[in-house]
Amino acid sequence: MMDNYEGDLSDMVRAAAAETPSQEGGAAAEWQFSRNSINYSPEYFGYPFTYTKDPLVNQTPPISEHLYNSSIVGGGVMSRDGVKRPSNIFSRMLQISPNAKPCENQDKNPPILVSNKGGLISGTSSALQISSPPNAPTKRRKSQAKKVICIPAPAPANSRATGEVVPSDLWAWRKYGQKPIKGSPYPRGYYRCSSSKGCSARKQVERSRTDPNMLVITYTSEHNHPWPTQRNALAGSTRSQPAKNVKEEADRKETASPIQTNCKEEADHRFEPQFDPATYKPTQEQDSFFADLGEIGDDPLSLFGEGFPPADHTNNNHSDLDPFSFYDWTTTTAEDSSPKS
DNA sequence: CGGTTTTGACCTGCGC
DNA sequence: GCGCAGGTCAAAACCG
Repeated sequence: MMDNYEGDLSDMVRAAAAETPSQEGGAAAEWQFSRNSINYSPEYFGYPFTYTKDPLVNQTPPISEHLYNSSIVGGGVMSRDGVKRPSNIFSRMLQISPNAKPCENQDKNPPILVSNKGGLISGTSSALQISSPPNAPTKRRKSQAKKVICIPAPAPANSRATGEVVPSDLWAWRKYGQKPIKGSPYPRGYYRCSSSKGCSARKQVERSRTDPNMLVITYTSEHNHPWPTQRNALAGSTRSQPAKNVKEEADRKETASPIQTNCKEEADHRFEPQFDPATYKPTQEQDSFFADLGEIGDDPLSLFGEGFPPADHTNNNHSDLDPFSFYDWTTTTAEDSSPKS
């Protein structure tokens, strides 16, 4: 799994590190997707890795294709069986490739979706990749089920003082550690699920070294509970940086690179016009997408569609399950969870 | 008060 | 066995 391509990841990130100056302590400029652009349906959230879906990975509300520049083109996701899945945000971004090198050379080569048998599945351009671990023994650490995804990240300008950006999703994640990774200018954040006590689900978030605009998120273990109707991440979620960092943040804002600034502006600009909250509704197509996935079986894609959590999410209003929490790359994963009243 | 983030220390797996 | 690096723990500080 990750261990098997860890070297690839490392290499890739190192390469990026070489071509992109360290953003440690990244700029503090705020950057967010619009929170009100997409209607939301809980069914589109889930964890590819377990019966409980992970909103980060599976959510399918349509993000503007333009948001991710030209890396996203039309077309659905092809499963191993060659069936083209309905198009949606993640069907366009998604890439599941057990043997793939996440986030690698996306700008150079058409992303290739590789089945867990090594066969090429699709050349669909992708902004998000999910790597399902092969069964081969690992070289490092305990053999543990992990799933690595690469998702578009906001520009470093959106990062915290630490240079970290954290995609928010419907799970409540509590950060329990952060480590600088050798060879990478970007620290890796360690999160565990705080939605439920005893949940062993964890994720690691780090920037891709090859493309600072991509986040490499590694999911480990599984949620043992339905995805929360309301994330309990509240109190500390909006805390500001320690006083010692305030000045640093201010400095970063002043020195934010043009790229960072542009990314923010572009993203905001591109995203909103595409999704009028007043008009967007999840489509049948999207429903069928997951229906299809559920039939895939051992296909990696099936991970998205297997068994829906028993949670009574049908009664959730959108304030509890903010669809934009996923797109919200603000300073915490939890901050959006608090019901807006 | 209950939740979070931060961060240094500690633990552990892996390569040599 | 040792050292390195990644992963986790836990105390302190902070927030609503």
